[in-house]
Amino acid sequence: MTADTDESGTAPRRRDASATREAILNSAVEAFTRLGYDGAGVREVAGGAGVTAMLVNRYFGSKEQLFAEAVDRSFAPRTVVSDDPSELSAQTATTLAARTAPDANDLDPFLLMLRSAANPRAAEIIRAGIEKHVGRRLADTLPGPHAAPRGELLLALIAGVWLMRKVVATPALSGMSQADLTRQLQDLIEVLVDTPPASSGDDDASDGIKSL
Amino acid sequence: MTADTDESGTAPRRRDASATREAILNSAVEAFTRLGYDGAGVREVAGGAGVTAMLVNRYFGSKEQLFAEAVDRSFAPRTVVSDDPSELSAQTATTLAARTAPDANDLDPFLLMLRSAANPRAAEIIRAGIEKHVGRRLADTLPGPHAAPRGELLLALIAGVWLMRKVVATPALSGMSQADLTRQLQDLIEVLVDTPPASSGDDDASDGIKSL
DNA sequence: CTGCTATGTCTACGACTGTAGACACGCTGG
DNA sequence: CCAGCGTGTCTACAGTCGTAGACATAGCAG
Repeated sequence: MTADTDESGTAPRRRDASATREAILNSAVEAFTRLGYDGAGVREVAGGAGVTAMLVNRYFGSKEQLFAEAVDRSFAPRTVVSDDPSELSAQTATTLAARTAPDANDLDPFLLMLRSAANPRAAEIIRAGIEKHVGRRLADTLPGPHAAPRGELLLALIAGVWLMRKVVATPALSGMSQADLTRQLQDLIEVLVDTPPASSGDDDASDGIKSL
Repeated sequence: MTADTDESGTAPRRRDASATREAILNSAVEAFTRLGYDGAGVREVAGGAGVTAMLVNRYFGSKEQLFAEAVDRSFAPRTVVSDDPSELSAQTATTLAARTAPDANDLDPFLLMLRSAANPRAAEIIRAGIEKHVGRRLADTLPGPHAAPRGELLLALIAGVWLMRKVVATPALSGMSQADLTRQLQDLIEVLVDTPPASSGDDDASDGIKSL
């Protein structure tokens, strides 16, 4: 009851380097996802981890390097889409509709991307993170030719839904019933998953590049 | 060849209030589209118009009000999608693929939105602009029920393509041939335009969670 | 117990931001 | 001609940003 300075509950930060580093990184993911790269200051990240701003730079070198590790952390563990092509459209549609629901507020890598991509340096880091974690796996999962661009088109659709539902918060899409949204999304994603009857099998006279 | 201070070509800014205001607004659209709301400073906008920063605030009150007018200007004249439902998918797909080509660099409202939406105040202004200019018209153009959410889903798809192709610049999608992209997009948009076999289609005016 | 080193904090700096008030100047009405 | 007013600029001020160097302290080795 006195001015006992130690905080009740958890640990008063028992000088553990790896634990502190972990706390900073978790706080960074949360702050960058919520505020974006430009909007989240190092003092904000540090405060979320219960340390001072300088310690952040001491552990991560700079804000940019911290962001790179946060992007890696945010994208790595997530299975953005199912690995099973047969259930990919249903699973992706359901998950996306659920996670973008008005009440849910997860820490999603798409949110981190959308709110940070305005900064060119951050955009480059994000692009590298996508290529490293989801790009290749998604291209391997999608059947048929042109898997890589089709996979990125799927990412574009997902990102757009996140943007309109949770960032810009357009009313009709935000208020869309989860079941209706799931159905619509599944119809859309199936177009991307099922190899379309692309007349591009014959080489048209487009700009030469057969695009692998 | 003398030190004639007046810039060649255009006018040496002949103290015309409306023309100056117009120059500031044009510079603001350009700067906000290129750098985003947080990234573009009033000094940058002012410099682009050949005036000082204070004049910007004199004409527009604050950076936020300037941004609101820039959003209005950026969204107003554009016909985001065709008004003709029968040609909507083809026209939208072609236009989107062309304007997001690697070499083209237009001032597109979607770019302005993507790079500014991280800021919550800017996001709200953008949402209002979308509702005012494109939302209603798009809902009127799309046939069938649930036109408003389907229209915003189309906007989400368009925004996602802009994001991945031009902001994050994912390589496979950025390098996708224009013809292939147009085809893929048209297939996708047609799913949104053609009234899907929505099993929940009977009831109207159900904002509630009625379905399922 | 004593001292050393890793761990964390404090103070501060230079740059940049949006914005306010005072000042200067060009154009137009007499 | 010249006075006035609208148009544009200058200086400045709080505030925040990322970051650097000096300082303090906790926890373990001896």
